[in-house]
Amino acid sequence: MYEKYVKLLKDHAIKVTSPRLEILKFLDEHHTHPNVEEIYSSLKKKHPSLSRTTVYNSLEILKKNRIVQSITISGSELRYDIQGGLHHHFLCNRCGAILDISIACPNMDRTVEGGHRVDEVQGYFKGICKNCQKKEKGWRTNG
Amino acid sequence: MYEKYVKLLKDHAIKVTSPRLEILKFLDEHHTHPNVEEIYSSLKKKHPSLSRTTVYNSLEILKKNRIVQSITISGSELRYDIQGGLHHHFLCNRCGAILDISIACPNMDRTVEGGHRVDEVQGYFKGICKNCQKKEKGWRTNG
DNA sequence: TACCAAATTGTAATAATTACAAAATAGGAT
DNA sequence: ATCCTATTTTGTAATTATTACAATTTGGTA
Ligand SMILES: [Mn+2]
Ligand SMILES: [Mn+2]
Ligand SMILES: [Zn+2]
Ligand SMILES: [Zn+2]
Repeated sequence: MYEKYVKLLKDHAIKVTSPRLEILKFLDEHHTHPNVEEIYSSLKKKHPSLSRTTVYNSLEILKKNRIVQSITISGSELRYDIQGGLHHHFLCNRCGAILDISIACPNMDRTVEGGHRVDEVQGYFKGICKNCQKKEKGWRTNG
Repeated sequence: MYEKYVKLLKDHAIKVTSPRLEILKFLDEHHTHPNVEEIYSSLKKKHPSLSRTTVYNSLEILKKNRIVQSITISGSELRYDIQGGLHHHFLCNRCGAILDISIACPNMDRTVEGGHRVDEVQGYFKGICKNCQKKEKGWRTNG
């Protein structure tokens, strides 16, 4: 059940703890780019002793080890992503969803730019998602 | 002195007020992508009656009118930019500077992506800036 | 010049994150 | 298997950015 997450932590020489395993599993099973509160309140149900601070701490160490990445697209809170390769993100200003955008981008894997050493690249799009546009138009397809 | 900012506001049918003019001037003269606190504390010196809330409100209406844009690169606070064309940004994790990056990007002026309507595109790079790398190496040029 | 919708101001409330110290525990040594 | 200790977890308090709100002021217009 948790073997792959145990391995992931061991491979990075990070201590294997329940909160870390649970957080990894949650992110692996919810590709919705959740915020800390969403992760915390969801895990809290099955693990009542979990502390919010632990979620912050755990995500921080996972981030340092590049197992997860944080997304600053919303501007008010960090969103987390268990990363599967470089990709861009879209934030819907109507429903709040954050969606993965997989498009070619020559700057995505850049390691140096203008003489600066680049460790991280983030590409953000914001607007109204396909789904919200449909709703807006009342689902009409003709007329 | 303030004519161009007056015109800018009038062109957008926004009321011309002192705080708005001062904020525009400040952003025009400081391309450092300041946060609200920096704008507020700087303007407060010459305009003691200025309220922090007014800075928030003013930036909000300027943003709605696309006169300024907010940058979410830091993750902890919004940074503001009086925009001169689309460009990317670089955040130095050492000195905190946010620098303009002008590189070609096929996605920068995208208006639709994956069926989603795109209103805004942000490209962020994070790492260590050229300057901080020099300092790190102790300015040595030989040996 | 008088009016009023909109803007400004100050303060209080909220939300996200960080600081910190005490208790618990993972993993290596015995 | 037990012990040891550095690391982690936990709970609470503090901090920081932002928003809510009501009273006051003011820009633009008649
Ligand atoms: Mn993603
Ligand atoms: Mn800029
Ligand atoms: Zn949507
Ligand atoms: Zn720097």
